[in-house]
Amino acid sequence: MNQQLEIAGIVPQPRAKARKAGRHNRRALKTRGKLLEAARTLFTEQGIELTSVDDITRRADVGKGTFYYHFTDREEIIRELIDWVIEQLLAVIDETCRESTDLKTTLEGLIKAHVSFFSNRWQDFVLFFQGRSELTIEQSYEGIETPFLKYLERVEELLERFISAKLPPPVMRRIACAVVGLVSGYYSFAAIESLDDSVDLTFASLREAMVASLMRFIQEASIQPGPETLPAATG
Amino acid sequence: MNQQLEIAGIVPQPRAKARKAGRHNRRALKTRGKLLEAARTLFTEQGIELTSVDDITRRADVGKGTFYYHFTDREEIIRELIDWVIEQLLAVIDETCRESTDLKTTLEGLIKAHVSFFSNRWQDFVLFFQGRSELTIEQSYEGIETPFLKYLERVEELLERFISAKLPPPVMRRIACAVVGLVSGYYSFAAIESLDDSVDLTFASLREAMVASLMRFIQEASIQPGPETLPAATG
DNA sequence: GTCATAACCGACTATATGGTCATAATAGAC
DNA sequence: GTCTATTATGACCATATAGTCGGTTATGAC
Repeated sequence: MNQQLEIAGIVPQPRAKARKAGRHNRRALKTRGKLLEAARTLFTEQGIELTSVDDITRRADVGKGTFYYHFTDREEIIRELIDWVIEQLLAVIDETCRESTDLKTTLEGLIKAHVSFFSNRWQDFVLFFQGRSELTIEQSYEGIETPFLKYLERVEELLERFISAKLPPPVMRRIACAVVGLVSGYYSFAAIESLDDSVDLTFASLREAMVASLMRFIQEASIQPGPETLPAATG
Repeated sequence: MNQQLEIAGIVPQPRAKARKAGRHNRRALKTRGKLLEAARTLFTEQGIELTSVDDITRRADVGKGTFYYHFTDREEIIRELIDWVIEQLLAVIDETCRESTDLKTTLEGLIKAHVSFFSNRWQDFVLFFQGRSELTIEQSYEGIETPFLKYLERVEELLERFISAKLPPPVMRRIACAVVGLVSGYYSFAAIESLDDSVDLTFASLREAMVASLMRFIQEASIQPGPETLPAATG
């Protein structure tokens, strides 16, 4: 509904043209917001790849030229939306983890934040998940990994506050991957069946168990110098 | 390399035309295999959506008409490859879990199977993951969810053997989602950094913890009549 | 060798796409 | 009102795409 303005406002500065003062500006921002909102909806409905610029402008009810006035090309609006979603997710995470005082509450906060974000914003989860899927293919959009790396780094920072041992970067990265991978992995599968609002209820029960395992995982990693050099039994 | 024949052979019967005897057949199977192999590689390189039929025939070095001789349309080869990947994964799972005698070893076997499959077959993981990503969007390919549902059901069957209480289907489904979501979720994130072969080493350490949490999760679910009716605290 | 047919081919069509550009509408300064 | 910069437009272009079809080649039966 009035999400257009919200999106237009929150989205980072358009990188194409530096923001001029604030004269006609209002009108432009509104149109820009219409485009972003249309794209967000269409990406959820048909997928990013199958959504054309024509689709977006038709849905936003603006001329095609208008799209290219606001965005340099199709990739830009994709990058911008994914940046935006991750920014939103990070905001929820920061909010939730602000008052954590130890590792356990931080982990709980992280999981709660993800669950709350994903279950309240289906469209954004789809966008998040599709963006992540792009990362698995070799030729994805340039720079699309940036927001995801930022996201992982932020999670690492939050955890690091309460991990006494200075773990090597790859180990920290793996811990972060585990935290965020587990939550979104579960969600993506739960989504096959439309387990909509009951998902987070069920997840509450799994949460404790997951926190416990992650704690243990982190503790083990903290003791050893770093598991990647050990020929641990895998099969 | 000689994967063409393997793919061609393993892939289920072409649904377009019932398999004729076996006369010229050999030649046809080889060509079909070339097409499947080309598609599999291209899907990994550029993504499913961005791969055109021309791309596939060019890579397979066959005429375009040949593609439409073997497949009714573009969707068919996509569906067939995803079916095939999941069939492969299920085979590994069955193999690994065959001798399990209790819930714990079954869970361990499941996780081991996934880790072994994903880390040895990157291309197939990408295909698997992209297919799953399709499921989150509203208008995905018709019937693409079928193999994934089969996959979830198979996991449920494996677990059910060692769960005494008869859990309601939605609960079983969630347990299965947890098992497979957690593994592939971790993997997909680990993939952002190319943590290639060291991934499974690290995962060995996480595995135990995950098995423990899943065990606990299942046990909790087995006691209660079913969590979906309980207004459990979520925030 | 002949013949039937399975398998293959690539030019072709209709359509859709990303992106451009000359033009037009709008809004505020004066 | 006029004037100017900002914003919006949609016809247009070059290219790419999914899918078709009449014709060609390879294969094995005889």
